[in-house]
This record gives sequence, C-alpha cells and structure tokens, in this order.
Amino acid sequence: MVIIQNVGQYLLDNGIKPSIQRIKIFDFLMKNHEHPTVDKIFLSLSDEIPTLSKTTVYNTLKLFQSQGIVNIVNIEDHETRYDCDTSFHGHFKCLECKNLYDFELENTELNINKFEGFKITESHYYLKGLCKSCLSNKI
Amino acid sequence: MVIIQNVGQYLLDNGIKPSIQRIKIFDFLMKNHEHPTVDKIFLSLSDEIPTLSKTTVYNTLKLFQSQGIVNIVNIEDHETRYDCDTSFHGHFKCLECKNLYDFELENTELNINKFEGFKITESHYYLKGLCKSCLSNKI
DNA sequence: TATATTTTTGCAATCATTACAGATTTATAA
DNA sequence: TTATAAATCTGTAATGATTGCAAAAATATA
Ligand SMILES: [Mn+2]
Ligand SMILES: [Mn+2]
Ligand SMILES: [Zn+2]
Ligand SMILES: [Zn+2]
Repeated sequence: MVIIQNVGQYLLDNGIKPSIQRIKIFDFLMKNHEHPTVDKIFLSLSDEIPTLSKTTVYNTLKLFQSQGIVNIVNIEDHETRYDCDTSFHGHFKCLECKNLYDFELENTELNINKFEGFKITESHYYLKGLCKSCLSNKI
Repeated sequence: MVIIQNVGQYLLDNGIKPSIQRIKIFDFLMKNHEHPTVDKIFLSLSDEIPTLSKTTVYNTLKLFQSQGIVNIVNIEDHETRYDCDTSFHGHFKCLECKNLYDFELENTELNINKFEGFKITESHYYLKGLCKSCLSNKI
C-alpha cells in the first residue's frame, strides 16, 4: 500500500481539484481502514463539516473511483464499502463480528491461464467466515 | 457442476417443498446459465405463470440460498444475480458485452495460508475486463 | 470588481428489496 | 368427504440506498 503524505497533492496528482470536502473524505478513508460505507463517512465527517451533504459524499466517491484512487468493496450485496488502498489485495469478512480484514495476495498467485485472449482489468477476491478471535470465543 | 434430472426431487432432498413456482424458478436457473437477475426471472416466467408475484421470486431465491442450493453473484454493486451452480468456480464479466462467464478454479489454487485459525465458509472470485470476441471486434 | 466556472447542497425521484396482511393452496384430521 | 390448520403465494405499501437536478456557494478568470 502506498503511503500518502499530502492528500491535497495526491488529489492534484490524480487530476482532482482538492476542495475541503474532497480532502476530508479522502483523509477519512486513509485513517479508517475498515472500508467505511457512505453513511459512515457522512456521519463521521458531519461534526467537522456541519454543512456536508450526503450527495457530496456520493459525488466525491464517484469522482475518486473514476480517477482510480478509490475502489468499491462489494463483499456484501446490501452494503457498498470504499477502499483507498488500490494495491492488489483481497478481503475477508467475519460473519460474527462483521469486521473486514485486508489480506495480501500475490498477483501471480491468481493468474488464471484460462483467459487466453481476454483482457482482465479488475479482479476482486472475497472471503467470508469466522475470524480467529470469534472462533476462540465460541469454545 | 452437478447435473439435476428431477428438480422436484432435488428440492425435496434439500428440504424444500416443491411448489409449482419453486420448481419453475429453479428450472429457469438451470436452463439459463447467464446468472439472471430477479427481474429477468420474473419477466421470463410471467408468461408461463401469469399470476406470479415478484415477491415470490424474492422469497423463493432467499429460501434457495438458505438451503444452499443457490448462490448470489455480486460482481456488480447494482445488480444481484443468482447461480444454481454451487460448485466452486469464479466469474468473469465483460464490460463491453456485459456477458458473465463462469470459469473453473482449483479450490487449492486459492487456499490462502494467511488465515491460520480462521474458518472460511465462502469465497468469491470476480474478474472484469474484455472478452475475446469483444477484443477482436475492437481491432 | 464583475463574470464565468466549478463545486456543493438539499430535496425530489427512482429503483431494488422487504414487510405485511389477506387470498389461495396444500396438508391433516374428523 | 369435509372441516380446520398450516404453508405458500400475492399485491401493495414501506423502506432505504442512490441518483437527478436546480439553486446556492465558492473559486477562478478577466
Ligand atoms: Mn482493502
Ligand atoms: Mn456461475
Ligand atoms: Zn470475528
Ligand atoms: Zn464481451
């Protein structure tokens, strides 16, 4: 994962004009690696930016996606989560504590040779189950 | 993938009473491997069962899921698709023609050793890009 | 400073899904 | 068979996430 020192510059480098809202939203994603939902982001930033509109959160995340600095994590069909870590990695969700874990994944590990002549632009790998601590609590 | 001769019996074997609606919905999934949406299933069966309710389609698919004979394919966040092939396999979606392709995947191929002490109950592997024929059409 | 452009906001509209209650069908027992 | 109970199905209303849109606010340009 890339470490970003200056969010404003990072946005500029990716063709995004760094408004207050955009900076705070990206900053929130960086500091909250639990892959928050729109609602989580909106509610969390409402203190800091009392005038913030949920539409702005939606618009901003869409902009971030289109510029490739944010990805959707779609591990559950009823909740859309966002991830500013665009490096190749997988996601595990514990069905008990609902926590979402990142995990590393060798790109080559999944290089499917069944797709001769196909062009693969996106890949998502999702696992679900019970995490270590939830499992030990069950004993 | 398991080949099912008798849908009614298959439902019974999986603890589901085989009503007309349930049989036709499962049958539709078997015969239409493009992983249809609720809308597609509902519209397609409306001729055969003019009284069919969309609620029934939702309820039935939920029942099938709970009995483990149908899985959700959540490759796009705005469309929920259903799959009666519960064997382990991955999905590829062509962003041009929108077709959804199954692909085989060795279970062991993806057995992540990073999850010592975790219990994995579900895994989904989604790829997106351009399929062979769409790529060749672009030339 | 005046004007144009971009961004944000708030609310209405849309769309998929769920809740619910009544109708219909199927199972059970007299 | 007939009456009663249980299960299933249906139609509509409610919910909730997302999008559309037009006005307001902020920022850039002349
Ligand atoms: Mn992640
Ligand atoms: Mn499939
Ligand atoms: Zn857990
Ligand atoms: Zn294609």
